[in-house]
Amino acid sequence: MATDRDSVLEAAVGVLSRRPTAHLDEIARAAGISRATLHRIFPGREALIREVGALSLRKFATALDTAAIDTGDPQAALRRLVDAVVPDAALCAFLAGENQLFDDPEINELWEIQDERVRSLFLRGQQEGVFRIELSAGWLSEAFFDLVAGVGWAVQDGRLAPRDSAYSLAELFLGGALRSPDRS
Amino acid sequence: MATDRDSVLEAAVGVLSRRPTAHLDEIARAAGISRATLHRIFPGREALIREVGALSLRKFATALDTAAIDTGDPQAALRRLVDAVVPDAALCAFLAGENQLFDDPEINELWEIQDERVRSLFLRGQQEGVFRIELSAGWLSEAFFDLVAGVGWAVQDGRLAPRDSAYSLAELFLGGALRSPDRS
DNA sequence: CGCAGATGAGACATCCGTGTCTCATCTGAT
DNA sequence: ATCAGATGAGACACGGATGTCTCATCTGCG
Repeated sequence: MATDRDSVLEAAVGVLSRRPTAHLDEIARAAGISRATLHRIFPGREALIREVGALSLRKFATALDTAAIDTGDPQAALRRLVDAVVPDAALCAFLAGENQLFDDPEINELWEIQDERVRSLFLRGQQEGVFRIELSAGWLSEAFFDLVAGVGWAVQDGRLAPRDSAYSLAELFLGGALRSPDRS
Repeated sequence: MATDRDSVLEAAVGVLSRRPTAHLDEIARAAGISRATLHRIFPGREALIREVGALSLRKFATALDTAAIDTGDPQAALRRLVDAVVPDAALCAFLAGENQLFDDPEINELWEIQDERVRSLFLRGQQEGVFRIELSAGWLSEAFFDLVAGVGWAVQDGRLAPRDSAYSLAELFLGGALRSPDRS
């Protein structure tokens, strides 16, 4: 069943986002199944990793959809995106830590599409005068993703309360660390 | 000679920050030496990783020293820290990606010390009314480190020009992505 | 109850990275 | 030129993770 596959994948994300080199034993145990069954579902480690990456990107794409980032005020759109993506921040943490995924052309293409969508949000925001133009849209996009991944790690390790994560992420990214808007 | 060790370690950082699971062959080739010589310098992979971690933390500590983060205006101090740490951003990228280092108590302690120093800078900045108090000093510290690591990756992969890196990092972190200081 | 399918536990072979070794070659100093 | 030290290339064994297999057990259904 597809449900089984997805639940296993989600358990795998929990382990792999923290330790990309975790053994299959560990992943199987985290998913509540045996290594044999894990092998019955996924042909091998490589296939499992690829599926986890695909799931992560699909969820990220869904978050972009539900946030409707092409609509309305860019700032509000980004806040919606934060709310939509924070619950799956661990997936982004996994994507950030699993650089070997970028060898797969299919995954790479999926990733490129989503990245382009985020970049276009920042570009639109810059054109509408909402986001700063001194920082390139590419850098804004990358930095945003870095912070999402950071939130994923911090929440997983208990350094950041899930309740605060969306607020902390949005406020820091949008407003910065400075209290007064003094940009000398 | 210590010079040899350090040059090998720096080459190792270049490879390991991008791919933490890189083979020793690859690291040796990046350092311009053979795997045999690599083994003559470092007893094994674990020792090499530990030394790279120690070097990274030493350099990070040096950056904190030269930036004199305990002195003067917190904002200026953070800008000095950015300038001091950006040249070694790849080291932070390595530290961020190498979670297994945290098993070593000595490395862990070194890391804790540096993290505490950064956190105290933010705490001081908050007390002096420079940094926002809605965001915890711990989160500011973690997010700052995430962005430094992100800069390291982006520069290594050519997505961010080294010339722009310090500016992009400081401006985004301090001022945020919003053009107008509208914090609704 | 009896059966079919799925699962878990374990054994086993295989692959790959690592650690260690030897030996030929190169370099630099005397 | 000669020798000592260092280096590179390669071979080899070891260990651990992976991939595959078998078999006992469990579950759900007729």
